[in-house]
Amino acid sequence: MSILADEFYLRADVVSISRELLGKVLSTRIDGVLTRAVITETEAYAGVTDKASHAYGGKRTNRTEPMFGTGGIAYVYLCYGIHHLFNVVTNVEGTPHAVLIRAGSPLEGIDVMLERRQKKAIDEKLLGGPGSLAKAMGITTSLSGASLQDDQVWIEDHRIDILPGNIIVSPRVGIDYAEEDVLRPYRFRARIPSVTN
DNA sequence: CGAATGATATACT
DNA sequence: GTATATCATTCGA
Repeated sequence: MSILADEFYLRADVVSISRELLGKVLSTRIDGVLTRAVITETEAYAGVTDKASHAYGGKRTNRTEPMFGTGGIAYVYLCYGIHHLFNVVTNVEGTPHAVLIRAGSPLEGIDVMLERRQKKAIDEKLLGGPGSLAKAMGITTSLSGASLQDDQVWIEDHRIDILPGNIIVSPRVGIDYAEEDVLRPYRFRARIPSVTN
């Protein structure tokens, strides 16, 4: 088991990073409480050339500022006034690429996740969407800009192998405003969320 | 299927 | 400074 280093995030190909994050373990420590989940779904957002990205055309605002920072930090924002969405910033400073973590499979701190989600039992909805995942793991906008080498949120490699045949590639969802970029095959799902310790 | 719900961007005064 | 439209969604009917 090892923590993904800055070099992992600093690479240029956000689509490859997005695919490689499948099977990695997202960990958070919020108020001293540890939770872990295996990442099973991601989406790539390719910066200034991608109409689905908040940073399309180099639009730089207070909210999107972390995306323009160096690879290896978090970008969290509030969507629909209700949901916190967690992204990993990639590429070098000034190139606003990011990977949205869309779904996971619970690994550690499950009782805490259930409590945060007000649920009694694990089901596919516990971490089954970007808003749900962030809520279960205690992620809020206050983590936006935080380093993934810090002790609040980080990603580990548990050597969980996702075979290429078990990766489903498809267009992204919820971005109908993105015109021709709607169809970019930037969504990656692991068919079998292997959760064996 | 449709309401919920609030920060944020943008366009005004 | 104030107004208004817009969301990288979820949940319950």
